[in-house]
Amino acid sequence: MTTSSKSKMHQSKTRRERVEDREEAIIDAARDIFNEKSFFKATMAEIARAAGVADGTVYIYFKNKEDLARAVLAQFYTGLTQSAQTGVDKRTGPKAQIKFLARHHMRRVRENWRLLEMLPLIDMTMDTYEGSDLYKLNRDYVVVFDRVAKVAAEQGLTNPDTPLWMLRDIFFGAMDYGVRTMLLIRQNEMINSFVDNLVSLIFSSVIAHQPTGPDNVLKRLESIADRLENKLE
Amino acid sequence: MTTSSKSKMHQSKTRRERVEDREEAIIDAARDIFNEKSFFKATMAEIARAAGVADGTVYIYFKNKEDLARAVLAQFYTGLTQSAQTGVDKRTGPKAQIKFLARHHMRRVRENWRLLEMLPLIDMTMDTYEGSDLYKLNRDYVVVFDRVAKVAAEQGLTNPDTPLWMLRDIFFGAMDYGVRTMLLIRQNEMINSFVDNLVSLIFSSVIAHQPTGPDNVLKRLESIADRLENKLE
DNA sequence: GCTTTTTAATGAGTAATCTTCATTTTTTAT
DNA sequence: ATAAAAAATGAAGATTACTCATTAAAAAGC
Repeated sequence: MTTSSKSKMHQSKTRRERVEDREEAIIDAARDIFNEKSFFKATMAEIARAAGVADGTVYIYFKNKEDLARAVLAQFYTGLTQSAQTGVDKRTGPKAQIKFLARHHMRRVRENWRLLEMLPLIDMTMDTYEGSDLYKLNRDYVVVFDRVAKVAAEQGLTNPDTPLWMLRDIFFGAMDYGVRTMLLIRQNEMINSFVDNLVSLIFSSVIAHQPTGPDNVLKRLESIADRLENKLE
Repeated sequence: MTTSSKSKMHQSKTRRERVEDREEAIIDAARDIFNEKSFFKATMAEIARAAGVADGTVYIYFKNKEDLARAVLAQFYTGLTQSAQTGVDKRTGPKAQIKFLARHHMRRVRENWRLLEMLPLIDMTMDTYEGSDLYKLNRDYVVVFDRVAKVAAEQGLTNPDTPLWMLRDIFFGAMDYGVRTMLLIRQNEMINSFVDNLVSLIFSSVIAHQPTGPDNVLKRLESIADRLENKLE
């Protein structure tokens, strides 16, 4: 017999479930309000109200405002990593996969830039960042890129002199700035063009570094044909 | 006869000068404390104490905390633009100039990343950013890069398909992320290597655009494949 | 030089907001 | 049904940005 099935059957949820529901309700409310008003303009009282709990209740679930923001970002990164990996798995070839990752990233950042802005505020103590939960989640996310980039490097598609971490910083740094610029100049649908340019930049070095005999031209042609066939099926 | 030379000669400064000295003292104190503790951990009382004035005095010079932070960033950007332009003028050739700009930028960002972190907090209302003083100062700074990049483009050193603003975002975005990574992994002296890689990436596309040889056939095929892929997705 | 007027500085007080904690309510166990 | 444990509450405490009546200093007028 379970702990709760005896007393009140109409309460289908266990205590644990109820507590987790409430925690999630608070995180969801916080996410919405943080994303709407930014970390410091959002008040705890407002978040509590939106979650349908008293002010003090939030502090049973989260140590303080920063801790709540960390939970929001953790939720965000978990979802981000998941959808990134799913999308990568649906595609073949490093270039198509990187392009997907780029578009996916830019779209998500564009919709949630106020959340992501919180990251440096709450975690960039630099002394404790490594080893923190958020650092690990961030690592999990960029690893999706890392794996694809590694394949690309092995196939000689990128400059072999550039370390992976630099390529990663160029990739994500460029995109985050690109999104900000697009928001500023109100040109939201330049993402595809931006991605094409960025990816072609990262991959363009292949031509400079690849052996260029006619055999190689043929090999590349074959792989291009393969890619197109994959798309057409 | 000037307004103040009559009464007390031992006071060598005019009223205007004294006021400006005090304003600068407050900005300097604020800069140090913001850079040490971040915008929200720094308190106005602390800044006032460091500047040697009473709490209320700060508010005679600056409307509020955000306004003070804006003044700090304005001071920072003014100096940054100046040293960037000076360095560019001392060098010849777009590549050497861009490399200087990159190293200069990364070093400055590394020393002042907590200040720069304030930018999105205080100015990213997105509605008022354009037209703000800080926006103009930021523009002045990136224009130093823009001018050099334009020359590089005219000389056929960069990919002519990439708009200038995208190149700019790739350039600065990559560097800001690179600095953060270097601070995290405590490898501070990778700046030169990072810059070399970034600049060679930006300039590498030149090889792809020289209109001779089998390279060009490949490049052409790649771009056709890219276009088809975009259509298909 | 003395008085008046203008400008600058002060710091105690106000308001907003994060956080705590004694009390109450709800749930579980006996 | 009662006791014990867990969860929730909201008023009070603590911090801090910001205001404003008061004081001090400087400049102008005569």
